Amino acid sequence: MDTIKTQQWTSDSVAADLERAIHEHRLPPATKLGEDELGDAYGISRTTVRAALHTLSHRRLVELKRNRGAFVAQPSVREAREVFEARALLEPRTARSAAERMTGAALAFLRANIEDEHAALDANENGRALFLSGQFHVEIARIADQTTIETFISELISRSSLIIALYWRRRAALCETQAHHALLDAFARRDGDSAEQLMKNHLLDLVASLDLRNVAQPATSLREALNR
Amino acid sequence: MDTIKTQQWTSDSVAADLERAIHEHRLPPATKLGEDELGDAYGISRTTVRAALHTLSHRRLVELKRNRGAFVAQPSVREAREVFEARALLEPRTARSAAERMTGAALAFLRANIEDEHAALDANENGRALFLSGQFHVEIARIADQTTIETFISELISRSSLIIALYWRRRAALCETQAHHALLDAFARRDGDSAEQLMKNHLLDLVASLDLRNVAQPATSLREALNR
DNA sequence: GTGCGCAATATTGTATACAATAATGTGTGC
DNA sequence: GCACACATTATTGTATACAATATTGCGCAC
Repeated sequence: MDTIKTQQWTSDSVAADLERAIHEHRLPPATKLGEDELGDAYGISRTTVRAALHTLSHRRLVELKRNRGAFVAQPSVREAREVFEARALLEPRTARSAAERMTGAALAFLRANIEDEHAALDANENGRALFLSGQFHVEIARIADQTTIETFISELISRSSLIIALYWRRRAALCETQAHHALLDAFARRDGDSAEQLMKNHLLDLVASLDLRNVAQPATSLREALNR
Repeated sequence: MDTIKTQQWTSDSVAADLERAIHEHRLPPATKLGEDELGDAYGISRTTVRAALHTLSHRRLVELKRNRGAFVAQPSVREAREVFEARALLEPRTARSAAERMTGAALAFLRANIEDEHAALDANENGRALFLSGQFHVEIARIADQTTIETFISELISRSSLIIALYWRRRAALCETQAHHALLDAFARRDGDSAEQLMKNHLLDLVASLDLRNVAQPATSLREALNR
């Protein structure tokens, strides 16, 4: 399973590549990320792989278990709630700022993003659609010109993708594109109040679409799953 | 310059040790953090040191320049503003949650923290006082029982310490202990409204105590400093 | 004497070798 | 036949060796 050796992989680019794979659900929660295996796949040494895994563990996308290895993270119900509480603090106000600083180019980018997501859904590329949907949120922070907050939101979005993989309830296609359309309209009107409120509701809808009853919690360990 | 070989250093413990040194202004902005030097100091190999430096760079406390090395970060004026904007979004609401969930033990911890800070100031240990002052903020997030937000705030607090090192205006002793006292009172009353408002004002006071006119921006490079 | 280019040096970037640890398979004793 | 201890194996943790790069010092040409 060799990759095309076109690229000169660095720990950062490997981390980005893995993050996208996780975000798109190509690497589902709990997947073992063996160092040798990844090194072979990318054609690099374990040193670089380890640095990439370290990066992802800081973003809570990968869990490092000492002497056990790296695994795609499995956010707990508790963590899922926390991620959306953090998003609720950061994103609505950031959406307001973005609306107030909106430019034509930024609007066009967001519009294109929504179209891409539709295209991905039509092509049954659900992973890619999910990634694009997340990118919409990150882009808002970029438009708001808040790099620091953007970094936080970017991490939270990626973690949300894991949460969706574990706790998504409605199996129907992601019906949230409506929310993004509504946000786009508010942005076009440079209406900060609406943007903030729409984002707030959008996040509430997202949480509501999850099954966060502790019952459904996936087992971290077999022992736990079997109550032994 | 050997350290006591008492501890078995890991990349995480080294990172934590360095972060505290940075937070306490024992390692000022722009300090070169040579890998060999650190390895000798801690009695470990460059491998572990590199992992620690990587961790700190993710927290934006260290800047890694390719083929140049690691340096204690020098947040720009822009970044300084962003850090406090992020704190303004996260901390007031978190203080409210903490007030609503306050317990006797948590109150005692916060009270002790303020006393420790006073003691440090009396002993002229300004760095330690600054660290304790930051710990007060992080502890609030812990009391609010929001691990994810706590991680963000913890990073922002450490970065704030660098910002204070670069842009602090009032050279008088940190007079902010009053603000922490007032917060403590609100917490004791479990008064979420007051706690949120006090935290909001506290952060505004902090920003106001900084000199964030672009004039005072420290030079990233000599070239820039000399306009050449 | 000044400026440019090259060589020397120091430091980081990457790969690999070895050590430590955990998981697993096997054998022996009861 | 079962349980426990030990050996084996696989994988990660750490150190070191080598390669690549940037900086610095020196010498030569003009």
